[in-house]
Amino acid sequence: MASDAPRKRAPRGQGAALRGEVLTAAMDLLRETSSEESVSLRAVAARVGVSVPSIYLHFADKQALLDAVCEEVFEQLHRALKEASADAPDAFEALRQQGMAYVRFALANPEHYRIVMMGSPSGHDPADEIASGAFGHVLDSVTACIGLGVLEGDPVDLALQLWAGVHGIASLRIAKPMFPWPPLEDFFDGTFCAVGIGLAAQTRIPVGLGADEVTARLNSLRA
Amino acid sequence: MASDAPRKRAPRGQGAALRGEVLTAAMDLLRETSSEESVSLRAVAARVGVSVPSIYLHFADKQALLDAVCEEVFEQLHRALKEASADAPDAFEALRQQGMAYVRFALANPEHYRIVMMGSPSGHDPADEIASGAFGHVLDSVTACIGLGVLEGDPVDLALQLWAGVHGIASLRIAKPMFPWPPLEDFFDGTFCAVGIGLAAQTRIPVGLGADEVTARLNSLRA
DNA sequence: CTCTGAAGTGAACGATGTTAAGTTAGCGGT
DNA sequence: ACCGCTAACTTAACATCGTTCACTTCAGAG
Repeated sequence: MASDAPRKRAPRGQGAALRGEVLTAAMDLLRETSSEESVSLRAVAARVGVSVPSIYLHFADKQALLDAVCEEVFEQLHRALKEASADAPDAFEALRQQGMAYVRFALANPEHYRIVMMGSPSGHDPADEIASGAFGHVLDSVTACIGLGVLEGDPVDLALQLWAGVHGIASLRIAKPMFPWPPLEDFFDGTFCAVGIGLAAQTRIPVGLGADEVTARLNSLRA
Repeated sequence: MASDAPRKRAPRGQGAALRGEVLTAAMDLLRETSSEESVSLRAVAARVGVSVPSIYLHFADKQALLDAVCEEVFEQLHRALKEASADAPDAFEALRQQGMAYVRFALANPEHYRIVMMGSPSGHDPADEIASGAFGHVLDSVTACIGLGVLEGDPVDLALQLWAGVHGIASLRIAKPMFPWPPLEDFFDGTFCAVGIGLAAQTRIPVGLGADEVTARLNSLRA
């Protein structure tokens, strides 16, 4: 599959065409191998049929290329989250559907998700912008839920908690796939409802309560 | 800081002494730089005052060295989780203290946590064993909670949900530290109580309920 | 003192990201 | 038709990395 096509030079004004070819080659490579480190500049260059330094004509370094790849792919998440909240009958359902779309996307694009959301925080600003975008969706839906009266409290805090929840599901399943995970949708819905209910309850179990009291309080919630 | 001490050769039976020196050098380097990639074999060897291939006398490859480092550090997590559940007055409190100890450990050792819990799942068995150990603690405490009557259901499922929850908090704060995170302990306790309450409630919000019905159900839970 | 085997080295290989300097060729101008 | 400019690309090299192989050194039993 290592194409030996030498690729014709682009015409005069079309130098930017190479950028697209490099980008799609890198995207394909990352999708095929699902491994960041096997997306080497040499592998990308070979697939495009071009020499390695040509990549530097359009991307500052390897990180910039990977960022561009992830940005492209996360565009799908952006769309999925928008659709999910658009199609939902109410704000709570919107939140649920967004959460589901989020974990589905993460598990469908595990290596992309890993690069953007589970990588070292050192510099690497574009990843943070992508993350901010995703967080923004959650924040909007949480705000809508507060407006609807189904949630109460600081929207940013609530959104961070929900985001941490869905991210926990997604990232742990990506990193530890051999654990006995239940089917994704059911597992997500269970956690989502639990967190939703728990956040709506707007109360905490104080420390130092006796075991009996804790049990009694929690039992009183049972359906 | 690149030690130029040539290090004396170990006496006859003490070849294994080098293993320890390499291990602590790697641990120090990882802690100091908080960056996996700057722990190169050459840097480790230089710090010990030994040549690079000597490392291979005691570690199969770089991954094995990093695994050993993480295993060593995660021993602290093991102890912290054991203490947390030992000191707690009841099973629910044990679970809470374990969760708190877990996120505290993760944020105190971010790069170690990243390597073990947020890395690519490819091979790398030792990381999975470490993860299994941590999961085992959660599972034990969940089982105790079920025995105490404060939780109900499949212990493995419940433990996975709780684990995903604490991992979500820890890993997202590690990967995206510039988000407006509230103070750790308070944030954790909020999420923990929410999840605890939600799981104890043992019910789900069905899809297709109207917004009013959802609001009414959740409102009925408020303190 | 010798000689053996444990303890450690030197030099090299192939792969990687990155840079500097050079080459090729599309295309408007004459 | 042919210049010549410059956009588009290449060749060659560098530094660094993990890893391997053949080689050396030296502590200490005999």
